[in-house]
Amino acid sequence: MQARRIIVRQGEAPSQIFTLHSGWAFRFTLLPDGRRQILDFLLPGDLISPPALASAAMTFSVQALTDVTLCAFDADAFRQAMRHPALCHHLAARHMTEFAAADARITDLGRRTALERLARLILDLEDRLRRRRLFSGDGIPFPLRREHIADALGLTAVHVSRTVATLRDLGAITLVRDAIFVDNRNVLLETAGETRLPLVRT
Amino acid sequence: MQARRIIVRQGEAPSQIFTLHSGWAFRFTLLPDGRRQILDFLLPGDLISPPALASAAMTFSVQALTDVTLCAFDADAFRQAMRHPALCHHLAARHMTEFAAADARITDLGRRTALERLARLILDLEDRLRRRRLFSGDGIPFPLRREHIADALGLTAVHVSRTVATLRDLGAITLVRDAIFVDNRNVLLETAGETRLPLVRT
DNA sequence: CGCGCTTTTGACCAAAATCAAGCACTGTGG
DNA sequence: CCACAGTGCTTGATTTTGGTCAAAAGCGCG
Repeated sequence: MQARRIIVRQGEAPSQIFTLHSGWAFRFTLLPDGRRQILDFLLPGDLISPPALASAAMTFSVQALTDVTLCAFDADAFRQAMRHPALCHHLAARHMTEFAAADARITDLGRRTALERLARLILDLEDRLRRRRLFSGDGIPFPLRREHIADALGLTAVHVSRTVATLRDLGAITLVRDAIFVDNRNVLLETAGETRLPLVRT
Repeated sequence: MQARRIIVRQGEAPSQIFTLHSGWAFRFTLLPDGRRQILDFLLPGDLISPPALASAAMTFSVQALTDVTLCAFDADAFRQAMRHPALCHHLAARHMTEFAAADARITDLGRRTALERLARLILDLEDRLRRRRLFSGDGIPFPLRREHIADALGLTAVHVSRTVATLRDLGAITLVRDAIFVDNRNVLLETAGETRLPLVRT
């Protein structure tokens, strides 16, 4: 599926649920006046539409960031599977870490500066990619444009541009098109404040 | 239990889980340098510590806002109960609405102005109280200080004071100690933007 | 009445937004 | 191989929103 395609549309109740097999995507909401908030970036292996479980209308949209491939499951079959206590329990447990991640994001947006938010976003993405062995050797994949970063961090693209420049001037990162290099992890961690990352996720 | 008491402490793994029986509380995180983010206000009937289910360390603290009474359940017993597919399923469904609420909060913090955030907080609290029949006749209970509002909305107490003044000058609300009156719901809704509230919660 | 806590107000400051121009890279067609 | 259109990035000037600091005014309660 091509980059920029909308995978899930806010308000609809899709009959399938998806897993992201390859490529990046993001969950977002759109305000009536066009302001966009990116809620989450989705990496290979991530479940795309948890709320589908409730068979309710989606409260967000999902858009492909790069070309992506999906694994589709029938939503009803999935709900059937949830009758297995073990599976259901496992899902509930996973929800806990997702709550923790959401809380971390709320804290970032409410109480941290632009520079801190950016440093934390980079560390978070790097960490998630690393756990899944999704990068190797030189350069971490980074398909985000300035505007995606801005909409995720509650900033404007212009200000993200300046903030990235600051992080570069600190010697922390090198950011080229579609790849990022962590040049000085300590500086990045220090800038992010609170070493302990949002939360361990799978 | 007295107001201001800490009910759950970040980092600990309590052996009980609580339901708030009466009074208000709030979930929050504290950054090393003292900045505080209030994640959520808890009203009578709310479950206080979902993550306890995962038997992991708490990622947030909970503090009583007013005097409160709690219902305590043994965490292990609760986990046993979760073996019932129906219960577990029900819990998972509830998680969905909580995710939606978290997403709404993220959007508020990332993309809305102080005035919008305040209007939405008031509407949200009023709505939740109304559904539970927790206020009647004159005045909605409102035990929050300016600083609680500030820490929930990602602002400072001073600026909340000014923002409340603006909302008062618009004729939308009257805010006295421990009670709030919605004088002009339309103005409040319009200020909040997007009539549809965060999400239907129980 | 007076003390502590909270709120308000004013003057000033800082972080981020906005506006606008120009640059750089990529991909396309001649 | 070059021109150029489109997209995204950077930079500067200026404005806005919200933060900081500090003093004063309210309010609840002993």
